[in-house]
Amino acid sequence: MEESLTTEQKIIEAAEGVFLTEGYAGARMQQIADRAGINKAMLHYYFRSKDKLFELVFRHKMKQFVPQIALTLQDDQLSFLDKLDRFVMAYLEMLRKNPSLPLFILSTMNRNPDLMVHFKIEVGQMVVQVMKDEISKGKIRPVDPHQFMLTLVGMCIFPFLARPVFMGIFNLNQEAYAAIVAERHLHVMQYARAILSVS
Amino acid sequence: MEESLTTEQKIIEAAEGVFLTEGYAGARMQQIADRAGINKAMLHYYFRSKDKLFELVFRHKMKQFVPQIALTLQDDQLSFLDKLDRFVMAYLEMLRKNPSLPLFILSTMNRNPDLMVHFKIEVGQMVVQVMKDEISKGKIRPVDPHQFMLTLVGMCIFPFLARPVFMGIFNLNQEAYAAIVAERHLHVMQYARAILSVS
DNA sequence: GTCTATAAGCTGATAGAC
DNA sequence: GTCTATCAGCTTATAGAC
Repeated sequence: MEESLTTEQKIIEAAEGVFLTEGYAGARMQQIADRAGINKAMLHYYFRSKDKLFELVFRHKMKQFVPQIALTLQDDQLSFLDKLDRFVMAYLEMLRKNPSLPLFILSTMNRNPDLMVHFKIEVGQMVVQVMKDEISKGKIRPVDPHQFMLTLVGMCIFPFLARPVFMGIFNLNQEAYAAIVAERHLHVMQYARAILSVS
Repeated sequence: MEESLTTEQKIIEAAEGVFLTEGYAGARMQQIADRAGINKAMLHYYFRSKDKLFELVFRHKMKQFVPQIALTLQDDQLSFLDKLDRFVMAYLEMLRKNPSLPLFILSTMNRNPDLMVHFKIEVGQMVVQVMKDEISKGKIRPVDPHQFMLTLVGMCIFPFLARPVFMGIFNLNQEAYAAIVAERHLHVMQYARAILSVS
């Protein structure tokens, strides 16, 4: 196993780790440098400032957070519920690998909503259109697409936001909470079917 | 209209405003002092340190966040769904008045999970017990209380966490998003009925 | 490219006059 | 109790040797 990462890559990985857990205000350039195994001055040599480095990390993580998988709701011949099933599965799996991603994105966006203008996102309008089409074809029950998506995506994300609070309130240990997250997929789809299925 | 607040009260109000929107790391003692209309030195005269002041604010906000209204799930003769309805209504109303409360609590708890031990919370165990009783009596369908509460509470909280991101993704303006929040209660209860109602 | 040394500014906290 | 002045330490960023 060789050390094949370039200095630039090592910095970005370290910066992601620190910014994700500490946020912009809580992060320290020294901490990032230590984690990358290099000197503090190198950070500025490669990325000029803390702001620039943060922006780079944020853009990357934002792309990861906004589920591009949702684009697959359009094509192929699966039923809408089956497409949702595939989407929820993939999104939950991504979140399990990046448990601190949601809080990082939502915190950053709340403290700086203007950042949103930099992201041209068409996935939202597309999903709304697909749902309206399905409704007009009578394939799913008539529901407000915004409310539905807010709930569906929220059901996936919320367990990763509320982890410490829920562990405290319900007196759960690590394993018990991991089990809840592991079974989350079933409950999300139970919601989707209950709300969308035509009788 | 007289200026009847004591200096201590003015500081606490100012500190709440600043800590809630900026978080601990992002908050500045100078900012709190300005907002309270007093001097920076006064903050330390009254509360010794930033840590102490933050801890005071956090304890207060934590009590607000953990829905003590849930305790009303025990008493009186309303059906479980009617009690839930009352709970969801009250909790959503509180959140509308304190829209930045969820992100503040969840951010703080994620970056310092140990804080949870200071809060003796029995509301979680109580809710689980009440649901188990209702299930065994055949009043509601058998569901995992943890999954159900995670969804129910998440449905209330999530719109306040994801506001800027969702406004961006679905291209919504302030009014449109406010309308979604205003109608949220209906969709939360639609979920509860769909999952719990015995057929 | 990588390092050490250091500048420049900010931040929490204190001292001391009134 | 409230203020001004100031300290000590930290944090980002740069200068300059190698």
